[in-house]
Amino acid sequence: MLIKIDFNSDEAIYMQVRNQIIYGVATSQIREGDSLPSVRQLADTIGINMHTVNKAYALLREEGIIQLDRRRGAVIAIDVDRLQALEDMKSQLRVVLAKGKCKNITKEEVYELIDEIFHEYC
Amino acid sequence: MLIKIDFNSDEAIYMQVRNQIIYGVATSQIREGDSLPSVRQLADTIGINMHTVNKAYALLREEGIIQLDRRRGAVIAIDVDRLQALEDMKSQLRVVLAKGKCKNITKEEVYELIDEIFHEYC
DNA sequence: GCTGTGTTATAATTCTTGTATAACAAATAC
DNA sequence: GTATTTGTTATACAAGAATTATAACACAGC
Repeated sequence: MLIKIDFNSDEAIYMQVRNQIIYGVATSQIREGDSLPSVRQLADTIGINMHTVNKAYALLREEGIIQLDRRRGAVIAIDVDRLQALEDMKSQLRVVLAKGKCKNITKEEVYELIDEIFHEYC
Repeated sequence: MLIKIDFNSDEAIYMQVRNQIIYGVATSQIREGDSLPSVRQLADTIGINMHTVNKAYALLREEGIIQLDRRRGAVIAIDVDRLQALEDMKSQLRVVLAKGKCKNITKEEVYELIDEIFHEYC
């Protein structure tokens, strides 16, 4: 799984790493039980500092996406707290949809976008 | 329209202001043509610096939500660039839904959340 | 013993955020 | 006219976040 960083983005590097790993899991490029590269290895591959990767991994652990183990490194291990996940998603959607509402984007158009994105999860 | 800032939030103040104004437009608490308080006035009301409000307003202008006019101040004026708006929303949704997918949230559950949020737009 | 894990500590640098003053040009109110 | 109110811009400063850089630690595997 390839991770590509846009250094001109206004999004923090560790956030880009985090997002791409989550997207990788969602699209089944990485699966439960798979190992991620070690913090040093991934940092080296991308060309960033170890601590930046460590921050991304720490966030992913906090979000219940991976487990960190001194033996096996970082392993995909989803901790499904549905209520929390739904609540998180709702507050995030509220911001995204509000702007869409301002731009006269209808519920049906949002549905369509959702369908398109879910189609990416093969 | 009341704007409330959580100073303990990890979300930047200018972002909270921006989000609440967008939510206000989405929920018709403010409408096209309405004036927002001046940067100084709003800053004074909230108890923050003028420049922080200015940053929120500048962002809202860049996003095509308001127009800034020396005569009338900040006025709600939606510039509907549908293609841009849909594209923006899609890339934001991609991040939000990916995490949901990791947590086994189904498309139908997302639909339900969308419905609930659109219900807030009376 | 050596290497590779995550983890922690410390420091320096750069960027962002927020505050504080100040001034400017254009429009409005009187 | 004068005074006030707009957004706008410039500058400086402080605080915090993000990133880099070194270094060391504890644990597991070989």
